[in-house]
Amino acid sequence: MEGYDKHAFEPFAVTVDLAVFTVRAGALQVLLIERGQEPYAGCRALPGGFVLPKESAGTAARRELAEETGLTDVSGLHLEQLRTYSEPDRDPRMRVVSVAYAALLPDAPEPRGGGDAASAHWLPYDGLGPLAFDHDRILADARERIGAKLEYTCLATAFCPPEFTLGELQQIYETVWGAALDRPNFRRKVLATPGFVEPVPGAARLTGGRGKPAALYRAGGATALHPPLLRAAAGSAPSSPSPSSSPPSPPSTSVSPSASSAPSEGSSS
Amino acid sequence: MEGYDKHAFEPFAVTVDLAVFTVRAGALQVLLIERGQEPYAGCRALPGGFVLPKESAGTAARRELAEETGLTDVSGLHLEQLRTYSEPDRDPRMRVVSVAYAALLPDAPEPRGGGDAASAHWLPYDGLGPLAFDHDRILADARERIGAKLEYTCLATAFCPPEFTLGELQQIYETVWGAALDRPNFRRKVLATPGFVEPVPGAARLTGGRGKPAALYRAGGATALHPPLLRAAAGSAPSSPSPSSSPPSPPSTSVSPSASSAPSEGSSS
DNA sequence: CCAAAAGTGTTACACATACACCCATGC
DNA sequence: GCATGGGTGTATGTGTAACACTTTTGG
Repeated sequence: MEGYDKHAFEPFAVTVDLAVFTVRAGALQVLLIERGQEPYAGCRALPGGFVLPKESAGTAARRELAEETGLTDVSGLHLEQLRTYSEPDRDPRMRVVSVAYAALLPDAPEPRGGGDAASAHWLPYDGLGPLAFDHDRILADARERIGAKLEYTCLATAFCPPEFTLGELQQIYETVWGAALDRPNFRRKVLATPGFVEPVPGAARLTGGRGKPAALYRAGGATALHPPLLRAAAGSAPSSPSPSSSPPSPPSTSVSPSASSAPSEGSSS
Repeated sequence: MEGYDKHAFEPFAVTVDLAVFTVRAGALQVLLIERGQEPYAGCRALPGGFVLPKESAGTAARRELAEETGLTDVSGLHLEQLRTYSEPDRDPRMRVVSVAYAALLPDAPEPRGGGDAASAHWLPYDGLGPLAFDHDRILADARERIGAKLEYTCLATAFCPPEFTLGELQQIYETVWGAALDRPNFRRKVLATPGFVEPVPGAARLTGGRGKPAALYRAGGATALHPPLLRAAAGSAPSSPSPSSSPPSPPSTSVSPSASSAPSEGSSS
């Protein structure tokens, strides 16, 4: 922090990259753009862009998200700083330091690929081809963080619309974790955590066309989940298999579901 | 990521700031420097400095740490990216984006305030006055992260020398959390977690001058802690009060010990 | 009536808590 | 012997896992 000199360093460009997730059609999906220019022309990439001179990275992330998805009301949006990627050669043209954000959206309006992006689409996380730059790693880091945070925070409600049923909330967990959960136990756990959800008094909704109408809930004020809601090791196959269309996707091949802790750039040497 | 133009943006300076912790004399201590120049001359600040054109932020953090502490061998050093601070006015002179790192050191060699720092010292975390820039917030964020990570990772061994006793490991937890733990239960929990610690076959050490010599352990290969080692709510006062000098410090007044999850800049709007 | 989905209850087991007790060492 | 700290054992409670069962809707 000493020895300031505006010419003592080469200029760095600072950008934000966004890993935006939603749960849709029983699958975890990601918002991706298709690049129109070199390098990586035709490749898919995370949405993002430059941080403007007068805004913080968080403000830039919200602005870019609005520009590229057409979201004007960011109510019910969870946006969280993930990590900063600063390898000197991560962009072949110049020195770009990128602050990555992870965002969660409740439902998924099809994006109108505005702003800089040529086109923007929701794509299933599983089975994605390689992305431009180091965006594979950013996306994998974001997915791992989201999965881990479901365990010990009330974050799952950020994937849900303002009013939701406990079955819908459970499907969020099952989709992100790729494992089925026991419904009675899940229900008890959620209701026993003060502030996780609060009931909407008289409301009910039919979810699958058949069956008993489910009570509706809103997200509560709590953020932490003590004690945590732990996912089992792997590979259990309990009772109810699927919500609507596709079955809960098995653990991704590109991301380890186990909770490794330290980011790799800044790990113990 | 589209529309690159090296003149389309003002230059940003990119720096790293380091929150370096150690446990010493029964207290959590932080490495701080004293600023010699304006602004904030005479104020304490976190060590740090510019990211050089050819290095990543992680490399810069390790270099700055070595320069300002005189540490040449970074064996047993845990260095972890914390978060990036990018408010436009966080430095009054120019636009500086800072990538913050948290580091944990086993023992505490008194730093030889080299590099840019006028002087560098270890200071107890509790009772610190205000720091320069937004370093108060960075330090508070780092402390909260470290405390939370002790719960669900094997990070505590990063505070210990290569060989340590279980009593010493327990004192790390008690010092960082400001709460006493039950010794038999702590022991069982640590030993029951595969890869947390591994015994050093024949070794033993006397810790307090008196008492039975304690067996020595090394850090194991595990990083995650499943299920986690949860700290109680607050304010319990069990059996053994203190290690050597000062009693286990109560929860800091400037940092909430509860596990709030989302960083504030990038939270849900 | 049957299928499907929500909701309730119950039992068994794992784990953590709390505390009593024994071992080894220095004074 | 006694204080101090390491190490072992054991009862009790809390919370999860697993699964049986009831309720309410549509076909």
